[in-house]
Amino acid sequence: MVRKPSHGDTTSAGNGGTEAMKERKGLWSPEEDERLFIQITYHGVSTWSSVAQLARLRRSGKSCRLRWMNYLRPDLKKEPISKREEEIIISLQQSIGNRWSTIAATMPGRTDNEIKNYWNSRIRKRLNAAAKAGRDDGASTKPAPASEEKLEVEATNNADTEAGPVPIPERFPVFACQLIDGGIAGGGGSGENTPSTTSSTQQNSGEESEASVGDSNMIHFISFDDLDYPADLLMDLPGAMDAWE
DNA sequence: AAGACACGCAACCGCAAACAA
DNA sequence: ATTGTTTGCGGTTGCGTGTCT
Repeated sequence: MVRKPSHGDTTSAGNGGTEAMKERKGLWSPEEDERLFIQITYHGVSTWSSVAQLARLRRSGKSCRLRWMNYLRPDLKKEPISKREEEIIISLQQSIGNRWSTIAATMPGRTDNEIKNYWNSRIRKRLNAAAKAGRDDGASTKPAPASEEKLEVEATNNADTEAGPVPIPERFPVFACQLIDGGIAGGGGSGENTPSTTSSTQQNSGEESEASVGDSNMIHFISFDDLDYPADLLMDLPGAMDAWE
């Protein structure tokens, strides 16, 4: 479901010319994720463009911000949007419109992008179909109110709500999965550090990340969101909390 | 088995607001 | 007050994957 990294440029392997200084676009490689994650985790964010520079990423600050906000932030929820959350989205969208960031702010762990995608790909379609059906019945042309929609939502979305116990969530940085999966702690991801448990996350095509976070604290930090690590564990990691300002 | 189509998601783009110099 | 920079937001696109025919 997730695209393989096309790694928009052909310069990544360090052919040090001016091309190498060009800004990268396209999907993020695990190595870039790692750099960004470590940079923000240990040093926080002054400005996003400085983050990009300090992490030696050939990305715009804007791109770094987006990647962090939508994917790398450890406080993101990894499970699918629940029925309850969907009801909230529908109800808020009807009352305030497409203000996705506002809607996201009411739903901890969800991003505006995620909600927007969810709306565009699923809910809107269903509402339109419902509205059309309503018109065909000679009913009002307005979209069905949230309360009515709930019934349909319930009927169509039950499968989404029961996310089984997934050891490593689908949406989780590959390098983090590698660490958790026994990669770094046992001497780094050398050899075949199979990202098998991350099947649908970004597979790096050949340029395997080194996962060279030489600090086992990182393992705890990266995984705290899913494994219910106590928050005070983070306090043991100097500078770790700077990122959350 | 193969091609067409639909779906879901990551990321880009353009714009506007906020802020700094 | 003006100009330049950064950040945040919403709309949109591109593309990998799953499903259907």
